[in-house]
Formats: sequence, structure tokens, C-alpha cells
Amino acid sequence: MLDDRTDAVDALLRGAGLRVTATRVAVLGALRSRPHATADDVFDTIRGTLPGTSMQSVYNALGDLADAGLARRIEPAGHPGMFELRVGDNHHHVVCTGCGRVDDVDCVVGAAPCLHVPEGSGFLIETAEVTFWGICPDCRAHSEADEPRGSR
Amino acid sequence: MLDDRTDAVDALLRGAGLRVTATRVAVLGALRSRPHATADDVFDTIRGTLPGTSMQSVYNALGDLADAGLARRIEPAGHPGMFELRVGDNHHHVVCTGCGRVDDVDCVVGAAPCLHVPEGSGFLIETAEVTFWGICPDCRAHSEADEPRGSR
DNA sequence: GCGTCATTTTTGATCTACTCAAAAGAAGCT
DNA sequence: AGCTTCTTTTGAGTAGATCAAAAATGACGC
Repeated sequence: MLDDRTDAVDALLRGAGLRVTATRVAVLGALRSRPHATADDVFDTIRGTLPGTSMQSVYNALGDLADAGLARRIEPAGHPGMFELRVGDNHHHVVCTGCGRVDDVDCVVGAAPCLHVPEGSGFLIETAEVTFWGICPDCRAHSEADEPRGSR
Repeated sequence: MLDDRTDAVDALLRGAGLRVTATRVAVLGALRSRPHATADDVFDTIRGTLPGTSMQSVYNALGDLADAGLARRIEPAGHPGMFELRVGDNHHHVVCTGCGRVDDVDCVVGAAPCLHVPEGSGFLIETAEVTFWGICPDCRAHSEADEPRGSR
């Protein structure tokens, strides 16, 4: 069963034209266990099992995965870049203005680009990116604990 | 007439609780002449008329204007932050993947937050930010000149 | 107009996230 | 196994932005 999973990862990388290396396998594993991870998050996750690795290798691997279409890079304003394995569909993100947590949001308006831009702009539109900003459940709970019943 | 404009800028700043300083007036002027300007752009624009100024002052002024609600900061992925004076309405942006040019796009779906996030996320949504990515007319023209009639 | 005080600008250091480049090492093919 | 190419390591370097202390300036009362 571990072999099955290993084989699957191998095939995934090879299918994308990438060599199978310890770094890439570990990075894919880190992204599976934590979607929307920064390069830093990934590094922290994998350095336990792959002690000799470097930040640069993580950046390399993440960049290669993104270039190969196995991962997608998102970058909410004011936050470092994050990577996710959910690619190929047209989904969006909600970012907590309190703690920076990012969740997926299924596309509300059908297929990509899922929103139409007014004619006459002259731009040839490829994609529409939607980011919702708000407060996550945890941060709501904390702020309510700090200021009970609308004080302040 | 120049006085009228000057007075208007004065009133704008004072109304927002900010002191009227040469830097802020110049930064507002720069943003008026070039919407979606980076801090660097603003610095380049004003240093002709305000030779002693510094990058740090520009960052201060832009931050103060944004905090006061007179300007808005946007940050398309992979680009430095940009500032615009169009605030208070709910409009979006289209970014050229070729040259980085940013244009405004009027909101297509009524008032803010203009898109609904699926229930059950637990997030308390405040805003929805839409960014369209595509090729601007200039870059289209250039790429067509480079590869005439769909070659390659 | 002049002094006072809080705000703003200047100066210069510091930081994060990320990129570049050369040398050493590993993957995959024959 | 041996060769070639790709990947990782090591270390330096960058852009964009922030932090902090000292000097300068705007706004107010007189």
C-alpha cells in the first residue's frame, strides 16, 4: 500500500517529464498533508525526514512542479506565495484577514474563466482569479472572546 | 484655477485627518496622472519637482493615504504593490501577463461584495477581489508582429 | 508673526521572500 | 557500469518593503 502510493507519485512525476527525486517526492507529500503551504512550511515539513535538504531545493522543486502543472502557485496580497496540488479545476480562495489561513472555494459561476470581462477593454482574457477576504471561524471565536457582546 | 485644485487637495487631506505636506500633495498628483503606480513609479514622478524626497517618504505617504482611505493598494501576484485613487466603489482589475499593465474593470455583479461565497465555509466574508489576467492590446500587437499568422 | 508640540520626513539599517550561478551529486538510459 | 543530463547544494545577491532615531515641518494658540 505504501508501494502503491510511491508508485503513483513516481508515475505522476515521470508523466510530467520530471525525474523522481527524494526532494520532489517529499515536497509532494508535504503539499498533500497541508494544502496552501508556503515554501517555508514545506521546508519545515520535510526537513524532519530529509535532513540534508535546503530552502533552495524546496524552491526548485516547487517551481518545477508548478511549471509542470502538478502544482499551482497562489499569492494573496500581503502574503508569501503558497502552493496547492488542486490544479486543473477552476476554484478560488478565501483568505482570513486575521491569521492568513486560506481555504478553497468552489467556483460559483461554472467553467473558466467563470466571469466575463466587459467588452471593449481590448484585453484578451485568459483567466479570472477570485479572492474572498474575511474572518475565519477561529479568528471570529477569538475576537468575540476578547470583546464579548459588541463592546469597544 | 491652480488654486482651486490646490485647495481641493488640501481639503481632501485635511478631511482625512492628515496634515498637508509637500510629499503628500505630490504623491496625490502622481497618482492622479498615473493610476496603478508603484512606489517606484511615484518616486520617479515626483523627484523632478521635489528633489529632496526619499523612497521612504513615498512609502510613508502612500501608506498614510491608504490608511486614511484616500488611496487603495492592490498587489497582483508577482508584481510589486500598486496604488490607485479610485476608492469607495467596487471595481476590479485586469492585468497584462505580458507587460504588467493594469486597467480598471467595472464591477459586473452589482454592489460589494458582488459575489457570494458558498454557505458553510464559516468565514465572515468582507470583500471579494477579482483579478482578470490576459494580454493587453499592445502586447497582442507585438506578439502578432513577431509571429505573423499563427506560426510556431 | 512667534513659539510650541505633535506629526512628518530624512537617514540609514534591517528584513523577508525570492532569484542567480557554479560546483558537486544523483537519475536514468544504453 | 559508464555516460549524459538534470537536480541539488552552497553561497551570494536582489527587490520590495519595514523599522527606528534624529532632524525638520505643519498647525494651532497667543
